[in-house]
Amino acid sequence: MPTQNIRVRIAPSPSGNLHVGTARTALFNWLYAKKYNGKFILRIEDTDAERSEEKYVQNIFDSLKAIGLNWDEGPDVGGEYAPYKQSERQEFYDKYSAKLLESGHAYYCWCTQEELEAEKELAKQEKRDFIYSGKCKNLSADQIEKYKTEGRKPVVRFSIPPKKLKFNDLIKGEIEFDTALTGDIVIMKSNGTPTYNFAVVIDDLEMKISHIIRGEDHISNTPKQILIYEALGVEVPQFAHLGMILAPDRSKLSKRHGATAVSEFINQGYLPEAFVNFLAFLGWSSPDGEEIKSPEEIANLFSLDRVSSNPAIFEFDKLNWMNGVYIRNLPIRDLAQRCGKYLGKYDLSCYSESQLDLIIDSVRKNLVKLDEISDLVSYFFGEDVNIDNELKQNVLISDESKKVLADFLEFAENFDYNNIEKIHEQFDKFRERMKPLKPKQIMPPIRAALTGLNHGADLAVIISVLGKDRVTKRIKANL
RNA sequence: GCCCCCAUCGUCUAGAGGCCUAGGACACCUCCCUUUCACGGAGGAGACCGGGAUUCGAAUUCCCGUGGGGGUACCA
Repeated sequence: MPTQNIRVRIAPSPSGNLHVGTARTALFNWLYAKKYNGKFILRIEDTDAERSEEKYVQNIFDSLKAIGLNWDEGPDVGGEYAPYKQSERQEFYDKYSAKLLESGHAYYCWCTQEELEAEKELAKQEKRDFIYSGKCKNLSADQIEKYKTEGRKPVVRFSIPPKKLKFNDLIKGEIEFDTALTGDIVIMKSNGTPTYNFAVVIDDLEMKISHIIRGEDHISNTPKQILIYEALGVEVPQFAHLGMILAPDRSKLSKRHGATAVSEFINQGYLPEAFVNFLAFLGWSSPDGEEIKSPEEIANLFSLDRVSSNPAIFEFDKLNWMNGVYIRNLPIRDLAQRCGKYLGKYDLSCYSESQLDLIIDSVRKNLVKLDEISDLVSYFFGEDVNIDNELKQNVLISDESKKVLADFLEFAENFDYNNIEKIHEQFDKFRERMKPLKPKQIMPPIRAALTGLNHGADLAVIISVLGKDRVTKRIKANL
Protein backbone atom coordinates (compact mmCIF):
# COMPACT_ATOMS: atom_id res chain seq x y z
CA MET A 1 0.00 0.00 0.00
CA PRO A 2 1.63 3.21 -1.13
CA THR A 3 1.81 5.80 1.57
CA GLN A 4 4.40 8.39 0.87
CA ASN A 5 5.32 10.82 -1.86
CA ILE A 6 2.71 9.69 -4.28
CA ARG A 7 2.99 11.79 -7.39
CA VAL A 8 0.83 11.03 -10.40
CA ARG A 9 0.18 12.90 -13.57
CA ILE A 10 -1.98 13.26 -16.60
CA ALA A 11 -0.08 14.23 -19.72
CA PRO A 12 -2.46 15.05 -22.54
CA SER A 13 -1.31 16.20 -25.91
CA PRO A 14 -3.12 19.35 -27.07
CA SER A 15 -3.93 18.05 -30.51
CA GLY A 16 -7.64 17.93 -29.82
CA ASN A 17 -10.23 18.60 -27.15
CA LEU A 18 -9.97 16.56 -23.98
CA HIS A 19 -11.08 13.06 -24.95
CA VAL A 20 -13.24 10.99 -22.63
CA GLY A 21 -10.53 8.35 -22.48
CA THR A 22 -8.00 10.89 -21.33
CA ALA A 23 -10.51 12.31 -18.89
CA ARG A 24 -11.04 8.88 -17.38
CA THR A 25 -7.31 8.35 -17.07
CA ALA A 26 -7.01 11.78 -15.47
CA LEU A 27 -9.79 10.87 -13.07
CA PHE A 28 -8.13 7.64 -11.98
CA ASN A 29 -4.87 9.47 -11.39
CA TRP A 30 -6.68 12.16 -9.46
CA LEU A 31 -8.50 9.56 -7.36
CA TYR A 32 -5.27 7.79 -6.63
CA ALA A 33 -3.59 11.00 -5.52
CA LYS A 34 -6.60 11.96 -3.44
CA LYS A 35 -6.82 8.58 -1.78
CA TYR A 36 -3.16 8.36 -0.84
CA ASN A 37 -2.56 12.01 -0.14
CA GLY A 38 -0.41 12.51 -3.17
CA LYS A 39 -0.01 15.17 -5.80
CA PHE A 40 -1.81 15.28 -9.10
CA ILE A 41 0.17 16.93 -11.86
CA LEU A 42 -0.90 18.23 -15.24
CA ARG A 43 1.69 18.25 -17.96
CA ILE A 44 1.05 19.31 -21.52
CA GLU A 45 2.78 17.13 -24.09
CA ASP A 46 3.10 19.52 -26.96
CA THR A 47 6.34 18.31 -28.52
CA ASP A 48 4.49 17.86 -31.76
CA ALA A 49 4.30 21.50 -32.76
CA GLU A 50 2.49 20.60 -35.96
CA ARG A 51 -0.57 19.28 -34.24
CA SER A 52 -0.57 21.19 -30.99
CA GLU A 53 -2.80 24.19 -30.59
CA GLU A 54 -3.32 26.65 -27.79
CA LYS A 55 -7.10 26.41 -27.98
CA TYR A 56 -6.84 22.73 -27.13
CA VAL A 57 -4.68 23.50 -24.14
CA GLN A 58 -7.47 25.76 -22.97
CA ASN A 59 -10.06 23.10 -23.63
CA ILE A 60 -8.05 20.63 -21.57
CA PHE A 61 -7.87 23.06 -18.67
CA ASP A 62 -11.56 23.89 -18.86
CA SER A 63 -12.74 20.31 -19.21
CA LEU A 64 -10.61 19.02 -16.37
CA LYS A 65 -11.82 21.80 -14.13
CA ALA A 66 -15.41 21.28 -15.17
CA ILE A 67 -15.35 17.71 -13.93
CA GLY A 68 -13.64 18.76 -10.75
CA LEU A 69 -10.16 17.44 -11.39
CA ASN A 70 -7.94 20.16 -10.03
CA TRP A 71 -4.22 19.74 -10.32
CA ASP A 72 -1.59 20.58 -7.76
CA GLU A 73 1.04 21.44 -10.31
CA GLY A 74 0.66 22.42 -13.94
CA PRO A 75 1.39 24.97 -16.62
CA ASP A 76 -0.99 27.55 -15.23
CA VAL A 77 -0.37 27.09 -11.51
CA GLY A 78 3.31 26.27 -11.73
CA GLY A 79 5.06 24.08 -9.20
CA GLU A 80 8.40 22.90 -8.01
CA TYR A 81 9.23 21.13 -11.25
CA ALA A 82 8.15 23.78 -13.71
CA PRO A 83 7.85 24.24 -16.60
CA TYR A 84 4.94 21.88 -17.24
CA LYS A 85 4.83 22.12 -20.99
CA GLN A 86 7.15 19.85 -22.90
CA SER A 87 7.86 22.51 -25.47
CA GLU A 88 9.53 24.51 -22.71
CA ARG A 89 11.61 21.67 -21.36
CA GLN A 90 14.10 21.25 -24.15
CA GLU A 91 17.10 21.73 -21.85
CA PHE A 92 16.20 18.59 -19.92
CA TYR A 93 16.00 16.46 -23.02
CA ASP A 94 19.30 17.82 -24.26
CA LYS A 95 20.93 17.19 -20.93
CA TYR A 96 19.80 13.59 -20.60
CA SER A 97 20.43 12.83 -24.21
CA ALA A 98 24.02 14.03 -23.79
CA LYS A 99 24.30 11.90 -20.70
CA LEU A 100 23.17 8.80 -22.52
CA LEU A 101 25.47 9.59 -25.42
CA GLU A 102 28.36 9.94 -23.05
CA SER A 103 27.66 6.74 -21.15
CA GLY A 104 27.44 4.84 -24.41
CA HIS A 105 23.74 4.00 -24.00
CA ALA A 106 22.94 6.11 -27.03
CA TYR A 107 24.58 7.00 -30.30
CA TYR A 108 24.12 9.26 -33.30
CA CYS A 109 22.46 7.70 -36.26
CA TRP A 110 22.94 9.31 -39.64
CA CYS A 111 20.67 7.09 -41.66
CA THR A 112 18.31 8.88 -43.99
CA GLN A 113 14.63 8.06 -44.33
CA GLU A 114 15.45 6.49 -47.68
CA GLU A 115 18.10 4.22 -46.24
CA LEU A 116 15.74 3.15 -43.51
CA GLU A 117 13.00 2.52 -46.04
CA ALA A 118 15.38 0.34 -47.98
CA GLU A 119 16.19 -1.66 -44.87
CA LYS A 120 12.50 -2.12 -44.22
CA GLU A 121 11.89 -3.21 -47.76
CA LEU A 122 14.67 -5.75 -47.57
CA ALA A 123 13.30 -7.14 -44.35
CA LYS A 124 9.94 -7.48 -45.98
CA GLN A 125 11.38 -9.39 -48.91
CA GLU A 126 13.24 -11.71 -46.63
CA LYS A 127 10.06 -12.18 -44.65
CA ARG A 128 11.49 -11.13 -41.36
CA ASP A 129 10.51 -8.30 -39.06
CA PHE A 130 12.26 -5.04 -39.48
CA ILE A 131 14.56 -4.21 -36.65
CA TYR A 132 16.94 -1.32 -37.07
CA SER A 133 20.34 -2.83 -37.77
CA GLY A 134 22.30 -0.52 -35.51
CA LYS A 135 24.78 0.08 -38.25
CA CYS A 136 25.50 3.63 -37.06
CA LYS A 137 26.48 2.39 -33.67
CA ASN A 138 30.13 1.88 -34.52
CA LEU A 139 30.95 4.40 -37.17
CA SER A 140 34.53 5.47 -37.90
CA ALA A 141 35.50 9.09 -37.43
CA ASP A 142 35.98 9.35 -41.20
CA GLN A 143 32.53 8.10 -41.91
CA ILE A 144 30.97 10.50 -39.45
CA GLU A 145 32.94 13.34 -40.98
CA LYS A 146 31.70 12.36 -44.39
CA TYR A 147 28.06 12.38 -43.27
CA LYS A 148 28.53 15.76 -41.67
CA THR A 149 29.96 17.30 -44.81
CA GLU A 150 27.04 15.84 -46.71
CA GLY A 151 24.92 18.00 -44.48
CA ARG A 152 23.11 15.11 -42.80
CA LYS A 153 21.48 15.80 -39.51
CA PRO A 154 21.67 12.86 -37.11
CA VAL A 155 19.08 11.50 -34.73
CA VAL A 156 20.04 10.10 -31.38
CA ARG A 157 19.27 6.45 -30.92
CA PHE A 158 19.05 4.63 -27.65
CA SER A 159 20.50 1.16 -27.86
CA ILE A 160 18.13 -1.44 -26.61
CA PRO A 161 19.90 -4.15 -24.63
CA PRO A 162 18.41 -7.50 -25.64
CA LYS A 163 16.91 -9.21 -22.65
CA LYS A 164 13.77 -10.53 -21.08
CA LEU A 165 12.23 -7.61 -19.30
CA LYS A 166 9.56 -8.14 -16.68
CA PHE A 167 7.59 -5.57 -14.83
CA ASN A 168 4.72 -5.75 -12.44
CA ASP A 169 1.75 -3.78 -13.62
CA LEU A 170 -0.46 -2.68 -10.74
CA ILE A 171 -3.57 -3.51 -12.72
CA LYS A 172 -2.51 -6.20 -15.18
CA GLY A 173 -0.03 -8.09 -13.10
CA GLU A 174 3.26 -9.36 -14.41
CA ILE A 175 4.07 -8.52 -18.00
CA GLU A 176 7.10 -9.80 -19.86
CA PHE A 177 8.73 -8.56 -23.04
CA ASP A 178 11.64 -9.71 -25.11
CA THR A 179 13.46 -6.49 -25.91
CA ALA A 180 15.50 -8.22 -28.59
CA LEU A 181 12.41 -7.77 -30.74
CA THR A 182 12.78 -4.01 -30.56
CA GLY A 183 15.40 -2.18 -32.57
CA ASP A 184 17.31 0.77 -31.19
CA ILE A 185 14.83 3.57 -30.81
CA VAL A 186 15.15 7.20 -31.76
CA ILE A 187 15.09 9.43 -28.71
CA MET A 188 16.06 12.74 -30.31
CA LYS A 189 14.76 13.62 -33.74
CA SER A 190 17.00 15.19 -36.35
CA ASN A 191 15.42 18.55 -35.60
CA GLY A 192 16.70 18.26 -32.04
CA THR A 193 13.38 17.64 -30.31
CA PRO A 194 12.72 14.52 -28.25
CA THR A 195 10.47 11.68 -29.27
CA TYR A 196 7.56 10.79 -27.06
CA ASN A 197 9.16 7.77 -25.43
CA PHE A 198 12.13 9.83 -24.37
CA ALA A 199 10.33 12.97 -23.31
CA VAL A 200 7.91 11.12 -21.01
CA VAL A 201 10.68 9.35 -19.24
CA ILE A 202 12.69 12.50 -18.70
CA ASP A 203 9.68 14.48 -17.55
CA ASP A 204 8.37 11.77 -15.28
CA LEU A 205 11.81 11.34 -13.85
CA GLU A 206 12.42 15.05 -13.33
CA MET A 207 8.95 15.57 -11.92
CA LYS A 208 9.46 12.66 -9.54
CA ILE A 209 6.38 10.83 -10.75
CA SER A 210 5.93 7.75 -8.57
CA HIS A 211 3.05 6.00 -10.33
CA ILE A 212 2.20 6.08 -13.98
CA ILE A 213 -1.47 5.32 -14.48
CA ARG A 214 -2.34 5.43 -18.15
CA GLY A 215 -4.19 3.67 -20.94
CA GLU A 216 -3.13 0.23 -22.05
CA ASP A 217 -2.22 1.58 -25.45
CA HIS A 218 1.02 2.43 -23.68
CA ILE A 219 1.87 -1.07 -22.51
CA SER A 220 4.16 -1.76 -25.40
CA ASN A 221 6.02 1.51 -24.76
CA THR A 222 6.70 0.53 -21.20
CA PRO A 223 9.74 -1.73 -21.75
CA LYS A 224 11.46 0.94 -23.84
CA GLN A 225 10.86 3.45 -21.13
CA ILE A 226 12.01 1.16 -18.36
CA LEU A 227 15.21 0.57 -20.26
CA ILE A 228 15.86 4.30 -20.39
CA TYR A 229 15.29 4.64 -16.66
CA GLU A 230 17.71 1.82 -16.12
CA ALA A 231 20.35 3.28 -18.41
CA LEU A 232 20.09 6.49 -16.47
CA GLY A 233 20.55 4.57 -13.26
CA VAL A 234 17.41 5.92 -11.67
CA GLU A 235 14.49 4.33 -9.92
CA VAL A 236 11.74 3.02 -12.19
CA PRO A 237 8.24 4.21 -11.31
CA GLN A 238 5.28 1.91 -10.80
CA PHE A 239 3.04 1.31 -13.79
CA ALA A 240 -0.69 0.72 -13.95
CA HIS A 241 -2.44 0.29 -17.29
CA LEU A 242 -6.14 0.88 -17.67
CA GLY A 243 -8.21 -0.96 -20.28
CA MET A 244 -9.36 1.09 -23.22
CA ILE A 245 -12.70 2.74 -23.58
CA LEU A 246 -14.40 1.34 -26.65
CA ALA A 247 -17.42 2.40 -28.68
CA PRO A 248 -20.55 0.21 -28.62
CA ASP A 249 -19.33 -1.52 -31.78
CA ARG A 250 -16.13 -2.49 -29.92
CA SER A 251 -13.97 -0.24 -32.02
CA LYS A 252 -12.04 2.74 -30.82
CA LEU A 253 -14.31 5.53 -29.68
CA SER A 254 -14.29 8.13 -32.43
CA LYS A 255 -16.22 11.01 -33.90
CA ARG A 256 -18.52 8.79 -35.86
CA HIS A 257 -19.92 7.41 -32.62
CA GLY A 258 -20.96 10.88 -31.53
CA ALA A 259 -19.33 13.01 -28.90
CA THR A 260 -15.82 12.09 -27.82
CA ALA A 261 -14.74 15.24 -26.05
CA VAL A 262 -15.70 16.01 -22.48
CA SER A 263 -16.72 19.52 -23.48
CA GLU A 264 -19.14 18.15 -26.06
CA PHE A 265 -20.88 16.06 -23.44
CA ILE A 266 -21.14 18.99 -21.11
CA ASN A 267 -22.49 21.21 -23.86
CA GLN A 268 -25.18 18.67 -24.56
CA GLY A 269 -26.28 18.99 -21.02
CA TYR A 270 -24.64 16.17 -19.19
CA LEU A 271 -23.97 17.42 -15.70
CA PRO A 272 -20.23 17.37 -15.00
CA GLU A 273 -20.83 15.62 -11.70
CA ALA A 274 -22.88 12.91 -13.40
CA PHE A 275 -20.34 12.54 -16.14
CA VAL A 276 -17.43 12.12 -13.79
CA ASN A 277 -19.43 9.64 -11.72
CA PHE A 278 -20.13 7.64 -14.85
CA LEU A 279 -16.48 7.70 -15.90
CA ALA A 280 -15.35 6.40 -12.53
CA PHE A 281 -17.46 3.30 -12.94
CA LEU A 282 -16.01 2.56 -16.32
CA GLY A 283 -13.45 0.12 -15.04
CA TRP A 284 -13.72 0.65 -11.34
CA SER A 285 -16.35 -0.77 -9.00
CA SER A 286 -17.26 0.19 -5.50
CA PRO A 287 -16.91 -2.36 -2.73
CA ASP A 288 -20.36 -1.38 -1.46
CA GLY A 289 -22.08 -1.87 -4.81
CA GLU A 290 -23.51 1.64 -4.86
CA GLU A 291 -23.03 3.57 -8.05
CA ILE A 292 -24.12 7.12 -7.34
CA LYS A 293 -21.14 8.70 -5.67
CA SER A 294 -19.27 11.96 -5.55
CA PRO A 295 -15.60 12.11 -6.53
CA GLU A 296 -14.68 12.54 -2.87
CA GLU A 297 -16.61 9.43 -1.84
CA ILE A 298 -15.07 7.51 -4.68
CA ALA A 299 -11.60 8.70 -3.73
CA ASN A 300 -12.09 7.37 -0.22
CA LEU A 301 -13.03 3.95 -1.52
CA PHE A 302 -10.62 3.92 -4.42
CA SER A 303 -7.94 1.35 -4.97
CA LEU A 304 -6.18 0.06 -8.03
CA ASP A 305 -7.04 -3.53 -7.26
CA ARG A 306 -10.68 -2.79 -7.84
CA VAL A 307 -9.88 -1.53 -11.30
CA SER A 308 -10.79 -4.09 -13.91
CA SER A 309 -8.28 -4.90 -16.59
CA ASN A 310 -10.67 -5.37 -19.45
CA PRO A 311 -11.73 -2.79 -21.97
CA ALA A 312 -14.98 -0.99 -21.21
CA ILE A 313 -17.64 -0.06 -23.70
CA PHE A 314 -18.98 3.44 -23.47
CA GLU A 315 -22.75 2.96 -23.36
CA PHE A 316 -25.00 5.98 -23.38
CA ASP A 317 -27.89 4.24 -21.61
CA LYS A 318 -26.23 4.23 -18.27
CA LEU A 319 -24.82 7.72 -18.66
CA ASN A 320 -28.29 8.97 -19.48
CA TRP A 321 -29.80 7.25 -16.50
CA MET A 322 -27.15 8.63 -14.21
CA ASN A 323 -27.57 12.12 -15.57
CA GLY A 324 -31.29 11.86 -14.88
CA VAL A 325 -30.60 10.85 -11.31
CA TYR A 326 -28.41 13.90 -10.81
CA ILE A 327 -30.95 16.17 -12.47
CA ARG A 328 -33.68 14.91 -10.18
CA ASN A 329 -31.51 15.44 -7.13
CA LEU A 330 -30.31 18.94 -7.90
CA PRO A 331 -31.69 21.87 -5.89
CA ILE A 332 -34.29 23.41 -8.18
CA ARG A 333 -32.74 26.87 -8.36
CA ASP A 334 -29.43 25.33 -9.35
CA LEU A 335 -31.11 23.23 -12.02
CA ALA A 336 -33.04 26.21 -13.34
CA GLN A 337 -29.87 28.23 -13.64
CA ARG A 338 -28.10 25.49 -15.50
CA CYS A 339 -31.04 25.19 -17.86
CA GLY A 340 -30.81 28.87 -18.65
CA LYS A 341 -28.33 28.50 -21.45
CA TYR A 342 -30.61 26.08 -23.28
CA LEU A 343 -33.61 28.36 -23.06
CA GLY A 344 -32.30 31.14 -25.24
CA LYS A 345 -35.18 31.01 -27.66
CA TYR A 346 -37.72 31.99 -25.05
CA ASP A 347 -38.38 35.31 -23.41
CA LEU A 348 -37.76 34.33 -19.83
CA SER A 349 -38.49 37.78 -18.50
CA CYS A 350 -42.20 37.10 -18.60
CA TYR A 351 -41.80 34.87 -15.58
CA SER A 352 -40.54 35.41 -12.08
CA GLU A 353 -37.70 33.31 -10.75
CA SER A 354 -40.06 31.21 -8.68
CA GLN A 355 -42.34 30.62 -11.65
CA LEU A 356 -39.36 29.55 -13.71
CA ASP A 357 -38.36 27.19 -10.94
CA LEU A 358 -41.87 25.79 -10.93
CA ILE A 359 -41.81 25.27 -14.68
CA ILE A 360 -38.47 23.48 -14.66
CA ASP A 361 -39.44 21.46 -11.65
CA SER A 362 -42.62 20.29 -13.31
CA VAL A 363 -40.71 18.64 -16.17
CA ARG A 364 -37.42 17.62 -14.62
CA LYS A 365 -38.52 14.02 -14.12
CA ASN A 366 -38.59 13.75 -17.90
CA LEU A 367 -35.30 15.48 -18.39
CA VAL A 368 -32.35 13.33 -19.42
CA LYS A 369 -29.97 15.95 -20.79
CA LEU A 370 -30.21 19.65 -20.18
CA ASP A 371 -30.46 20.48 -23.86
CA GLU A 372 -33.85 18.75 -23.95
CA ILE A 373 -35.35 21.30 -21.61
CA SER A 374 -36.30 23.65 -24.40
CA ASP A 375 -38.74 21.19 -25.96
CA LEU A 376 -40.14 20.11 -22.63
CA VAL A 377 -41.23 23.57 -21.60
CA SER A 378 -42.30 24.93 -24.98
CA TYR A 379 -45.99 25.23 -24.12
CA PHE A 380 -45.27 27.49 -21.18
CA PHE A 381 -44.16 30.17 -23.60
CA GLY A 382 -46.11 32.23 -26.07
CA GLU A 383 -49.81 32.94 -26.34
CA ASP A 384 -50.92 30.09 -28.52
CA VAL A 385 -49.89 26.57 -29.09
CA ASN A 386 -49.62 24.42 -32.19
CA ILE A 387 -51.56 21.21 -32.25
CA ASP A 388 -50.84 18.74 -34.96
CA ASN A 389 -53.65 17.14 -36.88
CA GLU A 390 -53.20 13.70 -35.52
CA LEU A 391 -53.63 14.88 -31.97
CA LYS A 392 -56.66 16.94 -33.00
CA GLN A 393 -58.22 13.92 -34.62
CA ASN A 394 -57.58 11.79 -31.61
CA VAL A 395 -58.65 13.94 -28.72
CA LEU A 396 -60.12 17.25 -29.78
CA ILE A 397 -62.68 16.97 -32.52
CA SER A 398 -65.28 14.69 -30.99
CA ASP A 399 -68.48 16.21 -29.64
CA GLU A 400 -67.64 14.73 -26.32
CA SER A 401 -64.32 16.56 -26.24
CA LYS A 402 -65.95 19.80 -27.27
CA LYS A 403 -68.40 19.39 -24.45
CA VAL A 404 -65.62 18.75 -21.95
CA LEU A 405 -63.77 21.84 -23.12
CA ALA A 406 -66.87 24.01 -23.00
CA ASP A 407 -67.71 22.91 -19.49
CA PHE A 408 -64.12 23.28 -18.47
CA LEU A 409 -63.99 26.81 -19.78
CA GLU A 410 -66.92 27.72 -17.62
CA PHE A 411 -65.36 26.02 -14.63
CA ALA A 412 -62.01 27.66 -15.18
CA GLU A 413 -63.65 31.02 -14.61
CA ASN A 414 -63.40 30.40 -10.93
CA PHE A 415 -60.06 28.71 -10.61
CA ASP A 416 -57.72 29.93 -7.98
CA TYR A 417 -54.91 30.48 -10.44
CA ASN A 418 -52.25 31.28 -7.91
CA ASN A 419 -52.77 28.21 -5.82
CA ILE A 420 -51.82 24.88 -7.33
CA GLU A 421 -53.26 22.88 -4.46
CA LYS A 422 -56.58 24.61 -4.88
CA ILE A 423 -56.52 23.96 -8.59
CA HIS A 424 -56.09 20.28 -7.84
CA GLU A 425 -59.13 20.35 -5.60
CA GLN A 426 -61.15 22.29 -8.12
CA PHE A 427 -60.12 19.82 -10.75
CA ASP A 428 -61.43 17.03 -8.59
CA LYS A 429 -64.75 18.80 -8.40
CA PHE A 430 -64.78 19.28 -12.12
CA ARG A 431 -64.24 15.60 -12.72
CA GLU A 432 -66.95 14.84 -10.22
CA ARG A 433 -69.33 16.99 -12.18
CA MET A 434 -68.38 15.44 -15.49
CA LYS A 435 -69.35 11.94 -14.42
CA PRO A 436 -69.94 9.44 -15.88
CA LEU A 437 -67.10 10.55 -18.09
CA LYS A 438 -63.85 9.01 -16.98
CA PRO A 439 -60.66 10.94 -16.26
CA LYS A 440 -59.18 9.49 -19.41
CA GLN A 441 -61.93 11.15 -21.38
CA ILE A 442 -61.73 14.44 -19.56
CA MET A 443 -58.03 15.16 -19.18
CA PRO A 444 -56.58 14.49 -22.63
CA PRO A 445 -58.63 17.14 -24.46
CA ILE A 446 -57.79 19.74 -21.86
CA ARG A 447 -54.12 18.86 -21.99
CA ALA A 448 -54.08 18.88 -25.76
CA ALA A 449 -55.79 22.26 -25.97
CA LEU A 450 -53.49 23.76 -23.38
CA THR A 451 -50.17 22.27 -24.46
CA GLY A 452 -50.54 20.84 -27.92
CA LEU A 453 -49.18 17.59 -26.58
CA ASN A 454 -50.54 14.37 -25.15
CA HIS A 455 -48.18 14.29 -22.26
CA GLY A 456 -46.26 16.66 -20.06
CA ALA A 457 -46.33 18.36 -16.71
CA ASP A 458 -49.06 18.24 -14.13
CA LEU A 459 -52.11 20.07 -15.48
CA ALA A 460 -52.64 22.09 -12.33
CA VAL A 461 -49.14 23.47 -12.64
CA ILE A 462 -49.68 24.27 -16.30
CA ILE A 463 -52.95 26.05 -15.56
CA SER A 464 -51.43 28.03 -12.77
CA VAL A 465 -48.41 29.12 -14.76
CA LEU A 466 -50.39 29.91 -17.89
CA GLY A 467 -52.90 31.99 -16.00
CA LYS A 468 -56.54 32.66 -16.72
CA ASP A 469 -56.12 34.61 -19.94
CA ARG A 470 -54.05 32.06 -21.78
CA VAL A 471 -56.00 29.11 -20.42
CA THR A 472 -59.19 30.69 -21.62
CA LYS A 473 -57.72 31.60 -24.97
CA ARG A 474 -56.24 28.19 -25.67
CA ILE A 475 -59.45 26.39 -24.68
CA LYS A 476 -61.62 28.69 -26.78
CA ALA A 477 -59.40 28.08 -29.79
CA ASN A 478 -60.56 24.47 -29.72
CA LEU A 479 -64.26 24.80 -29.12
C1' G B 1 3.23 -11.18 -39.93
C1' C B 2 5.42 -10.40 -35.01
C1' C B 3 4.80 -8.69 -29.81
C1' C B 4 1.53 -7.49 -25.79
C1' C B 5 -3.22 -7.10 -23.27
C1' C B 6 -8.25 -8.87 -22.48
C1' A B 7 -12.36 -12.70 -22.22
C1' U B 8 -18.91 -13.58 -16.45
C1' C B 9 -26.08 -11.47 -18.48
C1' G B 10 -27.01 -6.80 -24.50
C1' U B 11 -23.71 -3.13 -21.40
C1' C B 12 -20.72 -1.74 -16.75
C1' U B 13 -19.35 -5.19 -13.33
C1' A B 14 -19.23 -8.59 -8.24
C1' G B 15 -16.64 -13.03 -7.88
C1' A B 16 -9.35 -13.98 -5.61
C1' G B 17 -10.98 -23.34 -5.47
C1' G B 18 -16.13 -25.22 -2.09
C1' C B 19 -20.27 -19.33 0.57
C1' C B 20 -22.48 -19.68 -7.02
C1' U B 21 -29.17 -23.31 -8.04
C1' A B 22 -23.18 -16.95 -10.28
C1' G B 23 -24.84 -11.18 -7.03
C1' G B 24 -25.77 -5.82 -8.30
C1' A B 25 -26.59 -1.58 -11.73
C1' C B 26 -28.25 0.25 -16.73
C1' A B 27 -31.23 -1.32 -20.70
C1' C B 28 -35.45 -4.78 -21.73
C1' C B 29 -40.43 -7.22 -20.32
C1' U B 30 -44.79 -7.61 -16.80
C1' C B 31 -47.65 -5.61 -12.97
C1' C B 32 -48.79 -1.53 -9.40
C1' C B 33 -49.23 3.87 -8.68
C1' U B 34 -51.41 7.66 -11.97
C1' U B 35 -55.01 13.28 -15.48
C1' U B 36 -50.64 11.94 -19.73
C1' C B 37 -45.30 11.12 -20.32
C1' A B 38 -42.21 10.15 -16.73
C1' C B 39 -40.73 9.33 -11.67
C1' G B 40 -41.36 5.69 -7.88
C1' G B 41 -42.50 0.53 -6.22
C1' A B 42 -42.88 -4.98 -7.00
C1' G B 43 -41.62 -8.99 -10.06
C1' G B 44 -39.36 -11.39 -14.63
C1' A B 45 -36.14 -12.84 -18.47
C1' G B 46 -30.86 -12.70 -19.24
C1' A B 47 -23.93 -14.66 -18.65
C1' C B 48 -19.12 -17.92 -16.68
C1' C B 49 -16.04 -18.12 -25.38
C1' G B 50 -14.42 -23.53 -26.71
C1' G B 51 -11.23 -27.68 -25.54
C1' G B 52 -7.89 -30.07 -22.50
C1' A B 53 -5.12 -30.37 -17.67
C1' U B 54 -4.64 -29.87 -12.07
C1' U B 55 -8.07 -31.03 -7.98
C1' C B 56 -12.41 -34.77 -3.99
C1' G B 57 -14.22 -30.07 -6.04
C1' A B 58 -12.85 -24.66 -11.07
C1' A B 59 -16.27 -18.78 -13.26
C1' U B 60 -11.96 -18.80 -10.16
C1' U B 61 -5.23 -22.23 -11.39
C1' C B 62 -2.29 -23.95 -15.86
C1' C B 63 -1.88 -25.03 -21.13
C1' C B 64 -3.93 -24.83 -26.29
C1' G B 65 -7.39 -22.77 -29.50
C1' U B 66 -10.91 -18.88 -30.85
C1' G B 67 -12.55 -13.94 -30.57
C1' G B 68 -11.77 -8.71 -29.42
C1' G B 69 -8.34 -4.75 -28.45
C1' G B 70 -3.55 -2.35 -28.52
C1' G B 71 1.43 -1.80 -30.38
C1' U B 72 4.84 -2.47 -34.23
C1' A B 73 7.10 5.82 -36.57
C1' C B 74 12.40 11.08 -36.52
C1' C B 75 2.96 10.73 -33.54
C1' A B 76 1.72 11.27 -28.80
